[in-house]
Amino acid sequence: MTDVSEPKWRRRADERPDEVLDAALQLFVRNGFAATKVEDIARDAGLSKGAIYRYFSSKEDIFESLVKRALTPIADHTSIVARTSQADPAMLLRGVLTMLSSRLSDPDTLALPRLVLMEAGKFPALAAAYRRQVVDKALLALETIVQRGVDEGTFRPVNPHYAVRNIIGPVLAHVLIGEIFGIDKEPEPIPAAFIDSHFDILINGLANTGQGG
Amino acid sequence: MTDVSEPKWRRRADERPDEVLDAALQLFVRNGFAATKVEDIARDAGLSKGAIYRYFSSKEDIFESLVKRALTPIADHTSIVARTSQADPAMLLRGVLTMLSSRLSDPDTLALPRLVLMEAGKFPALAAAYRRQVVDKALLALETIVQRGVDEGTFRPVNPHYAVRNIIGPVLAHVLIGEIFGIDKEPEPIPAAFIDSHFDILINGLANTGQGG
Amino acid sequence: MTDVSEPKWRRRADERPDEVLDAALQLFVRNGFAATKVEDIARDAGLSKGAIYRYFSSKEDIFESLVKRALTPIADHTSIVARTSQADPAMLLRGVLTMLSSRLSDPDTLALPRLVLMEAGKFPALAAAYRRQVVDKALLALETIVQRGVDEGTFRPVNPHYAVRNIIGPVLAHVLIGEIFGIDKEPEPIPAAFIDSHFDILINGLANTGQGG
Amino acid sequence: MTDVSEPKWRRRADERPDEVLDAALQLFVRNGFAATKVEDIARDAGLSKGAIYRYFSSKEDIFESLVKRALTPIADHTSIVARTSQADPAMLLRGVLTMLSSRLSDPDTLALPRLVLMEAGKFPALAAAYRRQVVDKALLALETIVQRGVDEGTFRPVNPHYAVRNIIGPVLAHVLIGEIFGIDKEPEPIPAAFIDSHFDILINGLANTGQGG
DNA sequence: CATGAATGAGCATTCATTCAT
DNA sequence: GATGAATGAATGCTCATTCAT
Repeated sequence: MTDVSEPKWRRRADERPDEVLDAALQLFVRNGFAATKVEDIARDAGLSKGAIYRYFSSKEDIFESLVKRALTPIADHTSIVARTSQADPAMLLRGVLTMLSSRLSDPDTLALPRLVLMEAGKFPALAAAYRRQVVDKALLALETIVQRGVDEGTFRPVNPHYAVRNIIGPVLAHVLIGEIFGIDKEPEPIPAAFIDSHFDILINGLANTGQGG
Repeated sequence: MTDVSEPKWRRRADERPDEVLDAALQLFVRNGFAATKVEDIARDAGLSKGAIYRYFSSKEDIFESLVKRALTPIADHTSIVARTSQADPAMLLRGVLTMLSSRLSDPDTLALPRLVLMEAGKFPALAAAYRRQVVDKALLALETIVQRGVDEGTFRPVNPHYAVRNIIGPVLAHVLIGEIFGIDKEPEPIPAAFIDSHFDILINGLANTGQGG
Repeated sequence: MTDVSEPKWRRRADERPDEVLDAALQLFVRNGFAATKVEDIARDAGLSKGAIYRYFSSKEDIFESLVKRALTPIADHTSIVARTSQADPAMLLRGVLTMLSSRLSDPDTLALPRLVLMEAGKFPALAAAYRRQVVDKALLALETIVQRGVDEGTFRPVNPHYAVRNIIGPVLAHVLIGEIFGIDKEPEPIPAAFIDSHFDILINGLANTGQGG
Repeated sequence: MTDVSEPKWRRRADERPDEVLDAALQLFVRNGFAATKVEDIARDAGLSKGAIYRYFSSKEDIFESLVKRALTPIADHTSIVARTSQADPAMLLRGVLTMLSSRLSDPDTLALPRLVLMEAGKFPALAAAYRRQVVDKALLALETIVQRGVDEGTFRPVNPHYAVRNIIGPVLAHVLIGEIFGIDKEPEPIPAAFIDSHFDILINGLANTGQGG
């Protein structure tokens, strides 16, 4: 993970913080914030305990930086919608599910939301920030897609705000059941058959067939 | 791993152990296991720090007892199925959703699953036990219902194992979005309109209308 | 110092704080606040590191309590003046010098003023409190005595505010020269010959002989 | 104990070491030795942390060099006496008081004695050296002046060793009261009125008027 | 039995000192 | 030489657990 052949340290103050955050994220997720020792983070990041404090002022600062780092690159809701405004809503949802499925199959991607979830009680402000800048934006983008489907008549007149929960919920449930409650097992990718099944049920539930509902 | 022969989490007819567990659960959920002090549990339970150790051998023992206490009263899968084997699967699902909705609106009911979720990394054996004895049984019961709908022709030939995620997922998503990421706010009951919406989409998605997806 | 024959601990929570303060005072004076380890205070006070924190919330709290403990029993200026308002001012000063001499010969009495002096830079508020409640009161009492001497014609019309420095200054100088700069040596009591000499010069300097000045 | 053969506190013709000592003195006085960080000294001296160690082997070395630097320029007792052996002892004392008053009004002059005082417990050898080479010489010079006054009949037959405490003590007391206990306030110069008052009382106390105490 | 004083291992954080660059 | 990243010993403080009373 860390190249050992090099001299004891290089002038790479700019890469260190990210390495620390990577190590911290893994440990925080595995053991929780309180049970993670700064020294362990340091060891996993390949530096000494004291060096951590050159980059972060405290263990809490590491946690906050972790969340902030995840907040920055989040695509804006409007940009998502712009990219998708022409496509068929059903196909868009299909794409969203596939993307969700692959993202959530990746333990590294899953790690931060899990961490925020785990420590929400201790860091409500950070959890709120995460919710606002990540969760709400994603939900809003999905709502917009559903709304367009309704407007175009492809979908029945469902409440888009609620309907997004039918889109992401089954995937979330699958992940929670399979990974969080079975955390000791190697994470398995989400099977395509499940995504097919979910999409099938979902799209039948949403589709405007001229009779249902 | 899990000693079933001796219910040590209830070794006295006393009320004390249960009061300790109740207090501990609240604190564990609010602050996490590591950040909860035994002294705080004692205070909230109305006894002295030392007295805790008369009932529990360690803080971990409190956590384990907490999970084990929740494991006992879970109805067996077969009993659920027996109770429900005559009813219309769609109506059964409607009932399940209503029940889920009210149970998950109750912070006290939600507390233990949240705790297990939060501390799964630290207590994988307990998380696995919880999953096996609670989660898997509930899922299996739902699967059975769906399977019966398929068998009876009410539902399209979906995969029941996956379909259960479409049943509970949206409710789970609603709770996660609303409560866990907004932990500082007073928990709001799950609105009936959402359950209606979810059931509407779900049942349309499952229903065998003669045309399918 | 601490009776070792007794059981490991007794229920004497009320005596502990004073023992801790006594130990802390010695160490603070010898090594300074920053260089004194809480563990050393604990050892000298005959208890464990952790037990310190049952009585004091931090090392700073120990310091503050030390100063506050010294502030309480300080005799009020008015009470001093009342007790002395009838006596001959010269004899009163003689008495003050004798008292000062014996008090300042006692390392335990000297310890706190020295500590406050040493740490005044780090704890200006405490130093100010000490000054207000101890130093200023003592100075004012002396001023009152001098003023009375002037009023009664025994002393020449000196400025009492300044004159008090001629009273305490030489004793202070003696102590500073002898003890603070020779801290490693056993402290010697202030010799009576010095007090005699000082009083002789002082009283001749103050006396209204009808010619001097 | 004190290596006199090699002035290591000035091992370079450079200005650097002196700048380091100047910066260190300010910080040591303000915060104490233990609470002063080498990095702060470096910043205030305008060089890097590592560079400090080119001039000084440790933080203690800086402290020692500080004291030693102050020891060198002290005029010898004999030279002082030589310079003053012809003048009137009373006038000499007046001059000494004026000089003392202006020197002690200067925070920079006061800094080192205060530092030695503060850290005497931690550096007894240095405090002793300071006492021997600075304090004792000054006291001896004063004693010689007083002795001459006694020999010439201007002063009463006081003990010169003790009498010096009557000379410097009041000024010391004034400074201690005003500056050390009021360290947060801007230092005020010693008022001439106080020096006048002190000299008036002192000289009346010493003067041989033909009647004595 | 209950209490809470006491313990001491454990951890976050600091900072003098070193040394690769 | 100079720099400042890195180290790691040191230390304040916490808290699960024990046990004298």
